[in-house]
Amino acid sequence: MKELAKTYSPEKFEEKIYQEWMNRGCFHAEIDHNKTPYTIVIPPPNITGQLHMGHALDETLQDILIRWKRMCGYCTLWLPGTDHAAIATEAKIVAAMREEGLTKEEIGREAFMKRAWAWKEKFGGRIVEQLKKLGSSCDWERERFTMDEGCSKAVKEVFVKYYEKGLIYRGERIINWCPACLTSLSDAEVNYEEQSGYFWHLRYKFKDSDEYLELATTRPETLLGDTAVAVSPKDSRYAHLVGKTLILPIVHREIPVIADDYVEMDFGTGVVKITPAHDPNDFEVGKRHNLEVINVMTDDAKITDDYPKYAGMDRYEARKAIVKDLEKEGALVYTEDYKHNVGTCYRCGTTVEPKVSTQWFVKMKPLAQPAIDAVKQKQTKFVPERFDKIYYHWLENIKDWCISRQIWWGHQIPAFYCDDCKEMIVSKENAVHCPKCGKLMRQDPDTLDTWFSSALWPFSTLGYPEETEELNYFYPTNTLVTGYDIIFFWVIRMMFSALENTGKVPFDTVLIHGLVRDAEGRKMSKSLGNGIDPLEVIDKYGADALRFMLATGNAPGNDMRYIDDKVKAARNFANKLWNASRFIMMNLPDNFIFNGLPENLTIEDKWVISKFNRLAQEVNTNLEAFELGVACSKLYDFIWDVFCDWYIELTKPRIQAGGQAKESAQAVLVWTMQGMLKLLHPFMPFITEEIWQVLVNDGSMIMLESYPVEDETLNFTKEEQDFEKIIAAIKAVRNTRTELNVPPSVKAKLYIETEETELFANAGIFFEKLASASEIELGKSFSIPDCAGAVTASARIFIPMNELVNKEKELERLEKERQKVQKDIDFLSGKLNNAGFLAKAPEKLVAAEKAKLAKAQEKMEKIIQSMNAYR
RNA sequence: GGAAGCUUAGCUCAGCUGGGAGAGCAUCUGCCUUACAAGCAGAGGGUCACAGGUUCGAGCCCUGUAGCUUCCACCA
Repeated sequence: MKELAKTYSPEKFEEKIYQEWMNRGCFHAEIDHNKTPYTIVIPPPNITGQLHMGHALDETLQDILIRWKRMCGYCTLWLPGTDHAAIATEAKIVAAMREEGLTKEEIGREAFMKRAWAWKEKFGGRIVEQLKKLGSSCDWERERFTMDEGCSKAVKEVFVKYYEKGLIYRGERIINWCPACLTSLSDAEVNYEEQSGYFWHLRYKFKDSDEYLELATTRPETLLGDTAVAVSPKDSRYAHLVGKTLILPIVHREIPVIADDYVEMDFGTGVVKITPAHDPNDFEVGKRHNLEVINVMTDDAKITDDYPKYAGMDRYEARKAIVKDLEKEGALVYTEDYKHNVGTCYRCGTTVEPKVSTQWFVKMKPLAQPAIDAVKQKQTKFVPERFDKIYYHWLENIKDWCISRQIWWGHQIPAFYCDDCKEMIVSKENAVHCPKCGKLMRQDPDTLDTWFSSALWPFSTLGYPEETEELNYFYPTNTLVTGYDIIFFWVIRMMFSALENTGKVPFDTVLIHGLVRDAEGRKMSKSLGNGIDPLEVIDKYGADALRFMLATGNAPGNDMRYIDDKVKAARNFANKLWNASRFIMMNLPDNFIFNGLPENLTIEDKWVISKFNRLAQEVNTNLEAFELGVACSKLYDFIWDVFCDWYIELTKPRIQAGGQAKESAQAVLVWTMQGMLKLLHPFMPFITEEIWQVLVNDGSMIMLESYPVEDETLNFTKEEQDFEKIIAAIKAVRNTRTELNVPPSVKAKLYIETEETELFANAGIFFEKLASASEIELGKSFSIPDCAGAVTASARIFIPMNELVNKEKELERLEKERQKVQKDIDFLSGKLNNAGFLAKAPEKLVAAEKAKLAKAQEKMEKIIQSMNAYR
């Protein structure tokens, strides 16, 4: 017989178990039309490919769900892989760096990728085989991605389709521009942060008089591109000035005063300078009033050559110079300190510059509505539900989505230009000849926003646009697990893309989790250096411990803190399970064969079986409702408290006795252990698999076993309740002994006064083993002087220990207990004397309260008896 | 400006549709009891942020207040 190691050392078997799963094809999902498909969508990592605790959380929750569903007999698919564009990023960067002549170590990033994958393997696995089977173009062995296959095909298909339907257009718009990355950014890629700056109050003179208009700006350098000054049409102060001409300071260009609703008359002086080329709002105003768009900055945010005095200065230098010149001209009234929000690039943190340029856009209005409707109709639901508010709010206020990026990694936009005749076409082909002049066309050098391809993930990975068997069977998928921080980036875009392309929602449930923060509650970030590497945690405590910690003790959608002690507690739990298994196995004979539950179950057997049965029922219910944390803590409590602290101890007498008694105890131990392992397997896959294989030892794998469900024939309510009385009595005795400072080595005879003599008679051995009794004597009435007492509702127990018992103290102790019980009685009888309660509370509850009261009264009687005995 | 979340034991957090306040860690007291000291048996510790309301009954539902956090938008 195989044996478990004496100590729990996850590093010794987690890798091995994972390899075994892989070798035996456990992750492999053959389409089985007799089964219900269950599909989970895996999020792509962020563009930097950085591995962090958030990924660990994602994967843990996904893996728990998919293992559970698999054990419930579903045909499961963990939708493979990592975002193609992101992978392409890494691959291309590595390739480029190689060309630069860097060594492997210098690249680092490649090492990182390897490491990331190693972690994934260790952590619990993706469906690598599945990837290949589905014809995915990710080849993990080479860690390279071929842009012309797989996802790229779907991307081109969708792009062309959108273009032909008018959902994609190319146009001149004002977009967010990062002067450092030299690329456009979508609105979601801009972070706003508060910066302190200045509010410069300026005066613009009228052309025909010495009068002037006063206005304020935070960006005086954009004044070079001003083409108007605007006031509110409702503003009587300025009504007579609308249409007049101003002279722009420094530049001395003539600009008109216009009226536009955009201006709020109560803010500042109610006058706004309009710079259509450098402010999104001004751009809109400019469009309404046919204003000229004058761009004053280059792509890297320097002043253009059109303004020789400032040409080549960057925006901040130019700002200083211009303020100085304004002052000289007398156009600067005064300067004020000002705090305002500035948009920054989410990638590099550089202040974003609004810029007018030609970009590709997705027209969002027609796409947004079906996505809103789908959630309103509950075709897709958020868990927790409140996150649908974020979803609606975003979609209802959506602007067109800028999808072109001026970066060289990612999917190149399938648009082609003819340099000769200026023809432009959109095509799925790679090389295109101009339909007009026949010349080879030049492909748009821009690439697509990585989220454009990610948005197609749930179906492009299944072979879309081909109508593959996989697509038909696994799509729509079931569950997406992700953090609330990427609802905008990804969830929403998958929703509208799926509805547009397939007519179906991409998944029926979105399970949203919170962020993992550091012990102080701060976001884990590179700049703070407070990130915790999941790999290091796994090395220290094991993957199971980390998984259990991530799944337990927090509610869906709430942030959690990473605290080392929590992982330690999870590791201790694993250790407990390990040792309990060792206890069971070390007592089993070499030739032990488990043949199900024995027929001659004892009361404590029925007690534990009945409790286990309820546990199975509850865990399933919790998992159905995505209450993973609740399921976790129930498993923890059962395994540690019910099974280890009580049931194992209860079986020891039988195991020592040997023979038939031993055999039946062993059978129940093994049965319960197997059930617990199965229930726990989704949460702690490695340890449960390791123990299973040693315990069952028939070549089976727990991963492929079926999940326990409630079995009504195993509900032993009567025995369960009866045995609780024994437990209560044992606890009461222990309690009394501890209060009297009696060490466990001092045994004492117990006189148990009870009506239920048979029940207690059979439990005598438990009092000896678990309550330090030397022997017990049962009776319906005892009168023993100088005794310590322990009282429960069903029994009065005398512990004669003359030398240790102090009458006064014992009376004091009993008095304390009497008061406690009296409080109970008061509370319960108060409730039961309340007419309103009797009339309106559910019958079941009233009956339960009555039973509690009766029990309390019985106990009270016994306490009084004991107290009288001392007086 | 709009929205969401949080406030429960010393710390970190659970508490499912309202029915006598829970866990882990920490603290204190005993125990090396033949699976486990990464353990066992006990104990102490809470006006569930505050103020109202609904209800027979509120940590939970409603209204308001305060503090903290986050997201969205952004007025030059």
